[in-house]
Amino acid sequence: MGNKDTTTEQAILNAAETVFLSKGYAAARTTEIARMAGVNHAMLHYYFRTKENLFDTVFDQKVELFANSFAFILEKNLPFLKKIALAVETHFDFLTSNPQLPQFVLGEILSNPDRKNRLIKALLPRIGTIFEQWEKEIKQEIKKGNIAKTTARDLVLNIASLNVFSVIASHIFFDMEQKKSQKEIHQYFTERKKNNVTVILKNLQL
Amino acid sequence: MGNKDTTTEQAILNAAETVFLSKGYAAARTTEIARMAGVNHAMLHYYFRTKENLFDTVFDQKVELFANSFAFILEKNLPFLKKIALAVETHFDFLTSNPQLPQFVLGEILSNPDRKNRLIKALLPRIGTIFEQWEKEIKQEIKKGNIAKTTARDLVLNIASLNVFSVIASHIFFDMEQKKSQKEIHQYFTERKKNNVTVILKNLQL
DNA sequence: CTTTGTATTAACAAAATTGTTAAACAAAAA
DNA sequence: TTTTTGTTTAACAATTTTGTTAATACAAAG
Repeated sequence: MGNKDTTTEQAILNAAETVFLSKGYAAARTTEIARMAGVNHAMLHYYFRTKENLFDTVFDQKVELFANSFAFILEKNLPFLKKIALAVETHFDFLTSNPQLPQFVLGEILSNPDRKNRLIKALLPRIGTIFEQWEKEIKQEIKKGNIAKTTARDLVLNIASLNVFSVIASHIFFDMEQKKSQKEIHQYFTERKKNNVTVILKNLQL
Repeated sequence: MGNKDTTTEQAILNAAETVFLSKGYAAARTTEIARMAGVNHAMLHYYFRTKENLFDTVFDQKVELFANSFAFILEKNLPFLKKIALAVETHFDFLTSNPQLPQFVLGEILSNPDRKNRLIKALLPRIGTIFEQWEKEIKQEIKKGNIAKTTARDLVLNIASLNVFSVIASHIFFDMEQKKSQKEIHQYFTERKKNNVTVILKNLQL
């Protein structure tokens, strides 16, 4: 055979990603995925055996992406507050580029303990590292009298709260697919991004 | 007929609420609901005709509850900042008393445009009123030089972000049903509530 | 005590959904 | 060319899930 524009397996994966991300596992239909991929639905079972298998392939990748977005990088050679501001913005931009991600991941762990554990497993090492790194810097800055008293956990949770909810709320206020609302959406995101940075920085002020 | 401890219809509704809230519409099974209610599963169709009908009964009630939680009440006869602090706390307490609510409501609107519209329809009048009321007071306070420049929308979104995400995150970090983690959960909520109030107030400081 | 309407049950039907298989097919290897 | 290997298809099977119905019980009204 060789390589078509996209291989059958890849076409199925792409379609699966689209369908699972927009409907979630339980509401997704394997036949719809196959139809969208333009292949006989037996192929789906040929390559992935079960719906759950196919889902896990997508889910694990998305969990990885989601968890990784919380591994905020603190740029060296920047004043502390600039670092934080940059981290907030980077995280915000990532989420707006992947607007379905939070609802998808958080929705799937709702009832399924196994998926929840997979998220935790992906999340803990990242957050753990962040907490340790930040905690050190934060304590120094507090001691130097540069910022108000806080903890790495609260700071990370605050950033996550503001950024994640900003994209979730956008789904309520706008029709994300609609071409004509793109301008409004863009403006909303611009304003929210600015707001979130401000809130985080102000909270660190003495 | 007579009235048992709970009528059949009510037993079904109670079970439906439990199952739908924990699994969502698509993953829920009508037979499971019937079993949990302790009735023959034909009764479910007898009283509610379809799964969707039953779901809508639950969903609409929960949407009402969720939407209403954003109709923050500003207590008269309190300084502005005290009002805001109280609103944040009240909202936070409501959410921790209904910890499954946000994920349930937000999860269900993910793919279903009709449900999304029902949420918006419930949300708009509340939020609209709030925006108007708050906007006035906020403008006054800004003019008086009491608070920093902001908008009602940003303020409401910030409160919603911090509070909603606090309960969503609790599902990741803790096993909410587990008896033994109750103490940790309580402490987490106490800390988060305090943090959220602080963040909101600090952001209003000049 | 008969009638009437509602509630309940078990068994069944219909539909939807996932998963399987045997046979056809195509490409590469021998 | 023939064989072999992996891919694809259509048809089918199995299961799950929702929904229906006919028979029955049962209480209240007349």
